[in-house]
Amino acid sequence: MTKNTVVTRFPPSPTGYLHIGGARTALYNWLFARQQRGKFILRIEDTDKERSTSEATQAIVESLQWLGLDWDEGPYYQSERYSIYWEFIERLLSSGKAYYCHCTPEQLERRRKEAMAKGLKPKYDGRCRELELGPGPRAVVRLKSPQSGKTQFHDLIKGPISFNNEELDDLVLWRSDGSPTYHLAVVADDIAMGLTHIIRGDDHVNNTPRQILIYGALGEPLPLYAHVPMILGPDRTRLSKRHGATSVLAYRDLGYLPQALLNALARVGWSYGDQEKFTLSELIQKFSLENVGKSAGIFNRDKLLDLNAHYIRETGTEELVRNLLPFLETKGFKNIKDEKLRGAVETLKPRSKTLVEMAENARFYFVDQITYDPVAAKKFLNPDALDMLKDIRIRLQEIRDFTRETVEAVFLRFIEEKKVKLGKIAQPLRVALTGAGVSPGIFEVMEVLGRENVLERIGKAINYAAGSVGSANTKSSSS
RNA sequence: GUCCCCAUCGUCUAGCCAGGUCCAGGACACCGGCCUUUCACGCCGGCGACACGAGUUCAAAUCUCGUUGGGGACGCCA
Repeated sequence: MTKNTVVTRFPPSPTGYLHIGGARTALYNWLFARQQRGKFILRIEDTDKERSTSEATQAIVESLQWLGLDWDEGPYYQSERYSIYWEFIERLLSSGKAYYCHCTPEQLERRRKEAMAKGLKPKYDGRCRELELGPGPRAVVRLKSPQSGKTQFHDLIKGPISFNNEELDDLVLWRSDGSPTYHLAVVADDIAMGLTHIIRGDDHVNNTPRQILIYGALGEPLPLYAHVPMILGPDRTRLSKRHGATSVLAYRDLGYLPQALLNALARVGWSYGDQEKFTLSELIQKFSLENVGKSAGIFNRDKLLDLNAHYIRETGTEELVRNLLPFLETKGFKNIKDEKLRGAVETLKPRSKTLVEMAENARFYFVDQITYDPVAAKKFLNPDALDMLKDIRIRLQEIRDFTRETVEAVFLRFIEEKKVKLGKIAQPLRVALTGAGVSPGIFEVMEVLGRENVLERIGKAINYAAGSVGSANTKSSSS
């Protein structure tokens, strides 16, 4: 591998599920690595023992896998790499770029509050900086950072960004409990793993100068930075549980296709002219940091829904059936014949926005007893329709090869003879066969249902219509 | 409070770097219409934005400054 090879990473901290903001960051890193034929690394930043859980790690991994964002290395766990980080601390300590500090958290907290009260920036006052203290039971290691001058960098997305070093304080690198802090671990790993591009949320821009200072103290070359604007909730605040479905897995369970989520996520913050729909390979081909915008965005759920409907229409029937199966199972539909399943999916494809919706709308195909929608039944399964239903049933009975085409032919002849519009017979039949006034095309429905089932359901509808002559009660049989 | 970042339709955005071709284009949503066996798809049309104020210029959505608004960061969290 040459030294020009691009290396990116996604470094979640396993303190919760993967939300769409994190997923987009992962996506951008992944896209960039794939496009540049580089490496994409997954690294779990679990240095916070208190809050890290293996469940969260699992959820994150599962989310990435579902999305199809595969990694070339990892997952690395920072909790297993403390010896590496300590080596970096030793380098810093021996070169005088870091020092031991004996201030307690309580003291620091008090000073922070005092500073805030005075309207000052709440930062460490550097009181142990020149004391040359040694290790101690409650000691931490701090970076001795410059107290004047500027730290600046050129962000690939935001352009030049500069901070006065007075704003920065001597951050803790090593905790009193013997663990590294985020800043140290990130820099150490990014160096050790050969990162070339740091693509992350712009909530990290304030961290960047601190990390640059660590690189400087270590004498290591800097990676390139690209800070992606955040995805905000509809109320324009940081994404959180309050905003409803934000986790990747939630979208999976809601019946979204990974491709739809990926497409939608890619387009928040990034654009390629007026193009809205992208296949995965187009995304890899066309993605660029240059076309990532600077301002925060809100995730547009309506757009995701539209995209999902689009990808459902585009996806091959076989694949769609596979994806739909779990949703059918949760509704209690199992062991359905392949052919019927395929047929059903085929008819539902152009009119389903999610897999959940598709499974729901497929119900009438698979239940033994359909339920009549009261309004539709009252409107169409009435005495007016009775004769037509009887007539058409007889005609359908005579078809040997029961297909969409043969069925349609029967109907065309029927309306011609009776001089009625197709809707006149189609609607009662729709209710008879599906229970509702809304459904896929009635001929395709009949083909999928099959001759026997069709005749049976029409028979029941005839009885129902006949029975409703005197009373308008809409008894419904359960499924 | 201090620092950093951002600012085009309700939302995602194109245009901005290289000022005129923009009384600002696309997408989603919404509203009409067409197609039609219902629904959906599809097609056609409509609604709808350059945050504000100065400056530079023959000319500013585009460049500069300021104001306002929003977000983020200020931890022995990441």
